[in-house]
Amino acid sequence: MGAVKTKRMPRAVREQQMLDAAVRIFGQRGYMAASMDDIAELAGVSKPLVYLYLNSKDDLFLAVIRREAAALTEAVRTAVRLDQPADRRLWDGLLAFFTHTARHPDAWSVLHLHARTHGEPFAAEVTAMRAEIVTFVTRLIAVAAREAHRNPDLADHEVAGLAEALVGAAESLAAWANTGDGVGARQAAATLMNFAWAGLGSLMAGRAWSPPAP
Amino acid sequence: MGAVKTKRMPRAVREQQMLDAAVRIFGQRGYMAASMDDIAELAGVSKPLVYLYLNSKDDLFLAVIRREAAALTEAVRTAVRLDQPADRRLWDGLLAFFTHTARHPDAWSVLHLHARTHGEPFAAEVTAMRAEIVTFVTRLIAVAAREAHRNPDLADHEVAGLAEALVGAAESLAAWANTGDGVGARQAAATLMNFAWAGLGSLMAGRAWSPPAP
Amino acid sequence: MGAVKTKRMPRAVREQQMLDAAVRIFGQRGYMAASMDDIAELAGVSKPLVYLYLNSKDDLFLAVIRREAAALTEAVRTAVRLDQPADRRLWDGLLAFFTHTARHPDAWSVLHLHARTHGEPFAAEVTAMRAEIVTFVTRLIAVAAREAHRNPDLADHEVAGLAEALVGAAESLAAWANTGDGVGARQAAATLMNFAWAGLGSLMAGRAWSPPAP
Amino acid sequence: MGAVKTKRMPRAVREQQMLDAAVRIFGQRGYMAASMDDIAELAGVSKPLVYLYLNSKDDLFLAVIRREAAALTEAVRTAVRLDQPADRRLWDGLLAFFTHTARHPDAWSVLHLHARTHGEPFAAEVTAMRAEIVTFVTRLIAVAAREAHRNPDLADHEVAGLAEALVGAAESLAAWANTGDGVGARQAAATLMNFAWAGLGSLMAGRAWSPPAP
DNA sequence: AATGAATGAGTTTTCATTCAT
DNA sequence: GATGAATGAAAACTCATTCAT
Repeated sequence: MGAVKTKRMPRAVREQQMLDAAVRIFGQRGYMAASMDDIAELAGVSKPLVYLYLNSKDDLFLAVIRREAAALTEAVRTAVRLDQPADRRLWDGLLAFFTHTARHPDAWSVLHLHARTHGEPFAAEVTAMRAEIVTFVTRLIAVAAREAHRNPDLADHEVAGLAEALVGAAESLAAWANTGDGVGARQAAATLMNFAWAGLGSLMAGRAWSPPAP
Repeated sequence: MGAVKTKRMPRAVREQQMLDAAVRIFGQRGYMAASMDDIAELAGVSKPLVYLYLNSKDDLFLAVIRREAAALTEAVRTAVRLDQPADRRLWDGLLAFFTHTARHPDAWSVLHLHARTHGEPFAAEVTAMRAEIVTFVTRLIAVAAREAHRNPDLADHEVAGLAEALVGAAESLAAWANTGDGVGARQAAATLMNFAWAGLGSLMAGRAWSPPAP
Repeated sequence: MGAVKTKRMPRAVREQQMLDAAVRIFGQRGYMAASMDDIAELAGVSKPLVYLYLNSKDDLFLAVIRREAAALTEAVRTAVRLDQPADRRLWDGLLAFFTHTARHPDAWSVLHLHARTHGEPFAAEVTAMRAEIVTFVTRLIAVAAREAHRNPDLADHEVAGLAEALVGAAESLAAWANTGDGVGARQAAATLMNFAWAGLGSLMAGRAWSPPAP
Repeated sequence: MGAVKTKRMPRAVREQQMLDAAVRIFGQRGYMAASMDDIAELAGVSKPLVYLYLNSKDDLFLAVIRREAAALTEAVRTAVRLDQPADRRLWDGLLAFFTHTARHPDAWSVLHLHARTHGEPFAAEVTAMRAEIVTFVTRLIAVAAREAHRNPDLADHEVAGLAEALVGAAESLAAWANTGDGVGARQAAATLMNFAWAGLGSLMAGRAWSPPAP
């Protein structure tokens, strides 16, 4: 299953092989349960080489997180075209997100589950990625609100709340979308688009639900 | 912080102390990184006693999951009073959920992060709890729809979709509600109530967003 | 399986129950693999009581060895009647030996396997029992030689050699006799009687095989 | 006494050192009482290396049994020269057996005591070795009977009985031969040769001892 | 560019044994 | 006469990490 054992590859290539192996092992077993032995074996190299190129288990984990976080944001970014209306941009982004996470489940495991589970140098990396996405979504919603309803005066924190909930739901639904029984990326994206639009509509209509006194 | 080292306690008491300690250690470090040594020390007992009462690390983890899952569902259940209108019941449930997770962050970590991350005997327990909550929310929403809009003919799967997204968002937001900078349980609950009400409104109005052709 | 849990037995009775349990556990698992927990449970008492009556694992093991060694030699001794001719006495002794070991396989395991396997306070006890039996057999053979062949001038060390080999073979054959497929005590005893008689015959006839020069 | 701590040996060499150490520790203490720590220390390496090369305590024990069983049968096999008469061959085999067991008492302990005491994967290995030796002896005796007495019509099962008892006695006498007080391999072998010859003689003469009615 | 050899420190788990009642 | 509560010490096994080549 591991990369074919080819000798004397240039460093850059070997490093990617190691990261590939690490994504799989970390994603499937988690940080603690993953062993450097297994990663080296799956990568088709000896353990000292892994250490030579990637220094330590922590550094390797961090490298994996960074590579996969970049890949995910990149996938979303390139899916969104500026010349499209805001709702279409949000749709394209969501679809790209669910498609990417479905195609790279181990990477998504690492980012969503294991990196956050494992304390500080790592969680921060994912938090940054998440913040980037939340900001992106927040802006899209604001723009969409203006385009669709010609009503620009939504309170920032209300939009932010919607974005936060939307992203949170998306994260939760990524797993659900992958269950294999016909859910899939498109359906997950459609579900979320409807919620986004519904949330937006009620926000603009002032139909908010008001909590009872404490 | 560890329990005061008191000698010769009855078994039932000691067991709870051990579970308390285990929740903290498991919640903060995860299953793999948690060591039985640390749990025993925090509980103020020797390791053999932990094994005598709780058998193994796996059994201990399971006991923790069960106790905390029961506590969480219990907290939600007792917060909801049957003599209230459905929207109030949903609000009370959400508030109880966010309050409980905020008050027991380690327990929430165990349930939401670590138990699901750690494979089969454990994940199933949480899945069961989640299913119970999703069912509960689904019913509430259906009732609320009838009460508020006198329109009983919403498709079941649409309501279920709303409930699923709502619970998913709630799970993600539990962490966000705890960030300490003024978010809090009430605000998280309010955000989600609006989400729910908006979704309900657009669902009933048939204002769904339709995805572009693939 | 263990003794029925009856309360407040006189000490002597309880002690025998403990020894009974210990024989089974030691015999089936060996000294090291046997746990005081298991013995106490099988005996139907609490562990502290075992310690109160028998002091320590070592002492318990020793007590078992002594009781069972005594039982075995006693069985052989009472089977042999002084008013019989020597060959009959040897036969009766062998038969008693094989019958007893077949009826008490755990006890025989303890004596033959585990006690010898486990170093000094224990091995000595069995060595003593064995010496007693070898002496007994040696005398019988000498007497039998005189009776049967009227030739008293056999070298002591030759008779001793025969006895040693005979007892050794008996020990080896005790296991073989218990294989269940029709071997049984009588057949083992018969096989050995023949060897004893054959050895005796050749000894007396001077038909010894002489080894080549080293 | 432990192997001198030399660094960076090729794997094959280290493995033999580990097996050497294991033979000593297992032989003197038995399987359960032997600790991997002690074996590693005696071998002059760290415990992880023992596990790296030999996997587990069970595997190590099995490797020891196999190596020593092979060594013992090999010693007997090479001692026996086909151009010799059968009685000489039997003598040479017995002598080799007692010499080898005397020279490698720990190995003999492992094979005779501990391996058989310790249940199934292990006992089978020794049973196989024993069967090989019994067959070998059976054949030798049959040939010897023909050569020495020109009487080929001995019942197979009688010869087999003689062989069985002979090997059983040999096993028991291996310990006795090592007591140091002048017994030694030659004397043990001589005793058994006489036994064999006597048995053979009485077998051929039909001088069996007949047991009394039950 | 790459690896076979090696280990310190830690993990879960078990056990004989005692104390207080 | 009897036990529930408790532990020190050690066992098997694993792992991230380095050294010498």
